[in-house]
Amino acid sequence: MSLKHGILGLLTYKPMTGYEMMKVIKESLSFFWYAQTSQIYRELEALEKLGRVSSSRIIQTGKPDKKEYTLTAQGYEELNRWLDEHTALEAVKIRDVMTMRVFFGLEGDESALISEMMAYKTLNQKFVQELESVEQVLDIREKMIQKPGVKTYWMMAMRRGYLLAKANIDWADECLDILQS
Amino acid sequence: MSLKHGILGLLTYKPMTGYEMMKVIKESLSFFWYAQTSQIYRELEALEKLGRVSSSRIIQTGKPDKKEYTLTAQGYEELNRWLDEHTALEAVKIRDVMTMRVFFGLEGDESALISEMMAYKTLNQKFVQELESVEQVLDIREKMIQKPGVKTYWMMAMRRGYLLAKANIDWADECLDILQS
DNA sequence: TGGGTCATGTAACCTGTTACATGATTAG
DNA sequence: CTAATCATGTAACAGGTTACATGACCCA
Repeated sequence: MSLKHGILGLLTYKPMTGYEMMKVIKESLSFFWYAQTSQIYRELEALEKLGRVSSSRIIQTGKPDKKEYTLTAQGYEELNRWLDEHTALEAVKIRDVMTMRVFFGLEGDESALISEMMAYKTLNQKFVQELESVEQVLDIREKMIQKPGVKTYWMMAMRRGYLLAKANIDWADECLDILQS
Repeated sequence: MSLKHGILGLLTYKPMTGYEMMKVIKESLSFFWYAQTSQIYRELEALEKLGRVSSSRIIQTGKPDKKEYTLTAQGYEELNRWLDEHTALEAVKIRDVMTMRVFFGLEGDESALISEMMAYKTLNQKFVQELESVEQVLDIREKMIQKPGVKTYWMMAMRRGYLLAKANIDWADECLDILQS
C-alpha cells in the first residue's frame, strides 16, 4: 500500500543504505513507484522503530559514513503478509493528472493542451526505447543478487511499464488527431 | 495537481453540493480520480477560505439542508492557470500497487498472486464493458450541462480509461501465461 | 574553481485514508 | 420493517511534497 512495502521488498535483495535505495528506485522502480529521498529516509526510520528493519553504521574513509539497513524476520513476515493480501481492488484507486487535464480541457487553452500532449507522447516514447534494451541489464542484476527466478518477476513488471507506455502513446495520437483537426 | 482542481473543474459545469460531487466522481471520474466524501468536504471548505468557491445554504422540505458551491472568478482563474501549466511531466509520478506486487512476487505465494491477477483481469474486463456503452450517456449529460463541445474532451478522457484497461487485460494474460506454466 | 557524486537528514506543509456520527425520508 | 438515499461533517492518522542544510571528495 505504500513505500514501506517497496523498501522491505528491496531489502530482500541485499542490505542497503537509503541513498542506494534512492538510486535503485530512480533507475529501476520509478515506472511503478516514484519516491523522494526525504521520504525514503523517513520511512526507514519508521520501519526501524517498528522493528521491520535494523541498521548499522559503516565508517568509510574518504567518504561520509553510511547507515546500512537489513531486513529483520519481522520485516520479512510483514512483507509476506502484504504480498498475499488482495492488491487487485486497491489497484482501482487511480489518480491520473493527464486524464484530468484532458477531461476539463474545454476550459483551458487548446494549444497548451496540444503541446502538453506532444511532450507526453515524447516522454512515453523515450521510456519505451529504454525498456526495449533492458533485458540484458536484468540478467546481470539477477546474478548479482543471487535470487534465481527473480528475473521472471522483474520482466513481468517491466512488461507492464511497456504496455502502459504503448497505450499512452496510442492515446496521445488519438487525442492529437482530434485536437488538430 | 490534486482534488482541488478536479472540484473547480466540476463547478464549471454547474453549482453543486459536496454530495453531488461525490456521486459525479464515483460515476464518471473514478477511472482517473478517486476520492472519499470526507476529503471532498474538507477541500471544499479550504477552497472557500481561499475564495475560489462560494457557498449558499439551501433549505429543503422533507430533506436535509444542503450547501451549494459556486465557482468564483478567482476559482476560474486558478483552474485556468492549472490547466495551462505543464501536466506531462507530473504524469510520470506513478504509483502502481499491482506492478509492485508482481515485482516482488518471488517472495510471496504464487497461487495468491495468480488469483489476484485473475481478479484484476475481471475488474478490468467489467470496466471495459461499462465504457463500451457510455457514449449515449455522455450525449445526455452534454445537453444537461449546456457546454457545446465538452463531449469531445470527455470522450478523449474516456478513451484513456479504455486503452489502459485493455492494456491491463493484456498484461494480466501475459502474466497468467507465465505463472501457470 | 565549479559541478557532480556520495551521504544524511529536518521542518513545515499538503493530500489522502479510516473510522465514526447523525438523522429524516422513501421505496420495496 | 429495513435498507437505501439524501446530506453533512469531525478527528486522528498515514503518506507524499517542497524547500532547505551540510560537507567532503573527485574530475575536468
